[in-house]
Amino acid sequence: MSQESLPSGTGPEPADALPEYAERVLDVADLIPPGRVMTYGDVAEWLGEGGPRQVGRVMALYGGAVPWWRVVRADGVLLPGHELRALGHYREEGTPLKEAGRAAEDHLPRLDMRRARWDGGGRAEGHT
DNA sequence: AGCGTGACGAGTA
DNA sequence: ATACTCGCCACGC
Repeated sequence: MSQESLPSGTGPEPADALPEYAERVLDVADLIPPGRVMTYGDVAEWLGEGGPRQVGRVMALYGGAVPWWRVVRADGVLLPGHELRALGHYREEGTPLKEAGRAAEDHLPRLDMRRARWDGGGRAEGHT
């Protein structure tokens, strides 16, 4: 413990350690209660850093470690490639969904962001 | 060093 | 309602 003149070790950083920002994002995602969702933009704003795209990237890379289906797009569209998987979770948690219109192509419902959106517990959530 | 990328978001046509 | 554009910022190469 005397020679800390490491060639490249500016600090303890195991290869399995996630980027700090990513770790924060995952932490927030894990805070979202069942039956509610948070948008990428909201997570970013809640963190006070990064943007919706950064949150999305983190979820794409490490989302498997958290309830990824609770982090959604602002428009309420189900995650492409995982629609049915996410839909199963929403129905299981009772997340407010909005039935699709007459468009036969999109028979899949979308999230009712008006009711499903969670503010992160920072303030009183929208009552009735 | 810099550049391109993206599970986005809001605005415009 | 859809299609397209621009801006956003962390991260890998």
